Amino acid sequence: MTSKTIAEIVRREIENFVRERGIEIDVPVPEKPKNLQYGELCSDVPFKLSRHLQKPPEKIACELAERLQWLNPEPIGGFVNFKIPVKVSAKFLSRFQTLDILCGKRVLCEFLSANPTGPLHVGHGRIAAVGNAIANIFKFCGAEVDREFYINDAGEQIEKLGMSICGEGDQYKGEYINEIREILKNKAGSYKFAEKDFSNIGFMASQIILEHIIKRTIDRFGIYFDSFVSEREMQKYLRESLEIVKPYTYEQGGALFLKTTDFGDDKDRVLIKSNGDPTYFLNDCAYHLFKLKRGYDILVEVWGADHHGYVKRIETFLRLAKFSGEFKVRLVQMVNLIKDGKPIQMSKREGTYITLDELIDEVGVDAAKFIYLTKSVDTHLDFDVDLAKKKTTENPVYYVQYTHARVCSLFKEAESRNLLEGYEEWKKQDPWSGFEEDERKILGLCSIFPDEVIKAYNLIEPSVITSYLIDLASEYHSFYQRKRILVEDARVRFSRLFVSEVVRKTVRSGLELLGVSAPEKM
RNA sequence: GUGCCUGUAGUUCAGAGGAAGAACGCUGGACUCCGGAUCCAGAGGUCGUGGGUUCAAAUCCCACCAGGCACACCA
Repeated sequence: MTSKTIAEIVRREIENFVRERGIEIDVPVPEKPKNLQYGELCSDVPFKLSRHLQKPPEKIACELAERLQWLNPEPIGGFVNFKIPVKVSAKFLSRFQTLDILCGKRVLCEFLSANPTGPLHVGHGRIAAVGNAIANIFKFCGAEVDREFYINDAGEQIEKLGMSICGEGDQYKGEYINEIREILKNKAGSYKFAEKDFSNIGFMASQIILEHIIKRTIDRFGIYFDSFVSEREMQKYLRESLEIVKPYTYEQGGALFLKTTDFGDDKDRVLIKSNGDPTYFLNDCAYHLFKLKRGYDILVEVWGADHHGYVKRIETFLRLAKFSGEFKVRLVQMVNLIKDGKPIQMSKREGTYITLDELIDEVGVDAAKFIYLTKSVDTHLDFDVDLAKKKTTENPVYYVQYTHARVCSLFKEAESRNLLEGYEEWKKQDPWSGFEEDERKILGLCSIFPDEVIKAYNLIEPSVITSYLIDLASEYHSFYQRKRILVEDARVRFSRLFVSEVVRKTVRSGLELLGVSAPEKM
């Protein structure tokens, strides 16, 4: 039932090779070499065995190569490079949809969770794109994934929003504040402005912002959530949360503290303020209790980097609540907008920020997502607005999408010229010979796609997929330029069409993981 | 001051201890052809600095330098 990836199968063979020599070391999964001229997979274990075996790595590499003849190995120094033969890669080419390494696991992926006090800005866009891709990657690995948005619709910020709506404060600025004020004023009878019930007005405003601004942008950005959970509704878990943490709390100055320092935090944290209100932290404990109650095996959190101090606190609560599953937090670094060569100072309160909607207007959904996912999550992202506006066609997303469109168009052309006749039969008969080196190379690269997804999962890093797709697109464009595909000789034609078809499917699967469309025409 | 992230080509960045890479920009080229949104070639590097671990360090550890973020009875 388990279907192993090609790299995992090779790893096991290498492991056997190592064990037979009586050595117990971790055998890493062979990887895609940085430079593709070395092949599609590469192992460096001969280096690691050298000391144990008292032999030069070169010699061990030759022995290992001998053992793995079926993979067309090339020992070079202490490396063994593999140029995967077509016969081998063919067995792995159909696995573009799912893996089973997380089979049976239930995963909750919480991301975005933007405050419902204003429109989404470009920083949110990055978290949305990353969270969405991470959820897709977990799903690809076989997990059952739920995507969740936590609505921070309680607390002081809502009251401040209410004040801004009433024109009493200047916490939140921007055109949308005026628009919401008009909407609420027209809803006669639902409340009275005169009473200055800021918290109620703010809550109503937050609902409008969520429904009519945030959700609309989310839809437009091509992202969906299985559930939206309201902070207010977590009240019902407050008492139970408090029971869980009770043994580790103390009172001081009328407030209730949790001894998070016992769990590695640098100071104790307040659960209940001296005025009796719960803190955001306590509400969040309640929210996480609600997560636990739903029986997930893995909790994935995609948060902005400004929440990093918060990880320890939630970890503490989960430990006290005896959560036995995995808790994975991925912190997404900030986005700096660059305009006229200078960073733009963004402030939600001043209303001086670029919204995600504006960005989408400028560069489009696909380009925006792709740019967000090109950089590693740990890197501060400089998003050059001018560059994105002016030079959209130079964006790498088009480079990758073009591969897909090109193959689609190629097949249309082949069909219209009646050059596909016999292709399906050929695929069933003897398709694994007669491929040339550059065709073999591309098929080999496609066959390790699932291994790249596993790498992206292990690192929780969608940019692994982005880089892979750019590499693959580059190989195919280069191939396309060198070799004419719709040639007279049917056998040659079919093998080249087959390579093209496999590339198309792989690119499509990869783009799907990133949430980017794979157009048939551009 | 403390914690987290970052420092690689002119610029933006990939590089899970092993073989220095891409894109953009620059220079010069490519089929009367299946989509030129493509391809090929060239120039361009003390991997922030200094130590340490290792057969092997851009990668791990320590110190320093620089930038960003966070350090609330805000969320």
